[in-house]
Amino acid sequence: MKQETRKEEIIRVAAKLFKEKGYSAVTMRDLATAMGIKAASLYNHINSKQDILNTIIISIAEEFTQGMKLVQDSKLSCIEKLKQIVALHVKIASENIYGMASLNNDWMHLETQLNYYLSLRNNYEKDFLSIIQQGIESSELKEVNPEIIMFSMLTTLRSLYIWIPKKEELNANDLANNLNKVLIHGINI
Amino acid sequence: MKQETRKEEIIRVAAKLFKEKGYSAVTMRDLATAMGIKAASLYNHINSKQDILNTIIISIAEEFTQGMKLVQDSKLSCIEKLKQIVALHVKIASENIYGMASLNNDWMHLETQLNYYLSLRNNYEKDFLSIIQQGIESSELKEVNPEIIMFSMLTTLRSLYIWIPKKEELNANDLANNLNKVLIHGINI
DNA sequence: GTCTATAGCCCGATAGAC
DNA sequence: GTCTATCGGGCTATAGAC
Repeated sequence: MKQETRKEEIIRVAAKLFKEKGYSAVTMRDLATAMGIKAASLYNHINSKQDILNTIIISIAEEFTQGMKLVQDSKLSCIEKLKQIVALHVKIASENIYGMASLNNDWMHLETQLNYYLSLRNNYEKDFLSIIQQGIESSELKEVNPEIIMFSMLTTLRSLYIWIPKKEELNANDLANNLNKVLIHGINI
Repeated sequence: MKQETRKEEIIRVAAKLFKEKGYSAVTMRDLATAMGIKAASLYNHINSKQDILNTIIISIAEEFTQGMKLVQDSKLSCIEKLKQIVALHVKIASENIYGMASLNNDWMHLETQLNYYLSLRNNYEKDFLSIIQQGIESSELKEVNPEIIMFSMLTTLRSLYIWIPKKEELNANDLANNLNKVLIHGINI
């Protein structure tokens, strides 16, 4: 296990603060206090507050893009692909509780990397929608508005970070299995 | 139709700006510019920036509380109650696109009203969960972790404000019907 | 690698003229 | 009801000592 660098520690602590109050409401003095140093000392390790946000958001967004590519290249059925996507979100959210909050809530405060982030997100949603559309065409899925299916699944999966910390007794496998039931098979008898 | 007061206009424009960048990143100068006046002039109509946030969030939260009370007092089956809740969220989100963003993302910036908001939200979730638990006991719903069911439904419904503006061709009834299919009956054949 | 001090700017809010 | 002017303070970031 690689030792965490001071820079990595700053980014980890920043992500936690960003989750609580949002990027704009967290000051460099807040972050420094949480680190036990003075604000000026942060700049020995990072270039700017904006750079911290970039690092948090882009790394996770690229992780999702990579995961989606693996799912697409597989020869699985549509429903199996959707289950893989559920597992991907559970895995990333479990490992990046704090970062997921920034990804969801603070992406609009990106500056130089905003367009890159938006292109990653748009492509992800396009690929997700395409899997659902293929499932409807092949009669694996019901004929419901595919965008509503994607919206419902994706908002649930994107919000996992809010909910995972409250349910520590569920491991990733149990959580993914329960979500598959609810999201794919419905809740009524 | 009652004429909109200047104060109501300020709150409406503020909610729109809060949706784009979040409460903390919107300045009174931003708001004034959007209103076509100077920042100092805002204070002839409102007491503080914080008061604007209070008004936006608490009014919607109380609307949800009131709607949930009506559902609970009804003698409907569990599934019919859930459909009523879906309709409630579609209705409120359609009428308060911008306010819903503040409710979801900026509630933690409430000051004097924070505890009141949290009590409304906690009671809402408790009531929601109770309906689901009764549905499982009466065998209307599958035996899946009831909190996962609630989490999935509620995150989807709370995020409607993101998605409704992109799908203007769907009216509230169609949207509620499609959501009922996806959330309650599942997506697979 | 952390500190003190501070530059340069922006913040919410108020006073008082019109 | 809107304006100009401004207060008192907080913001990100830098300079330079240790």
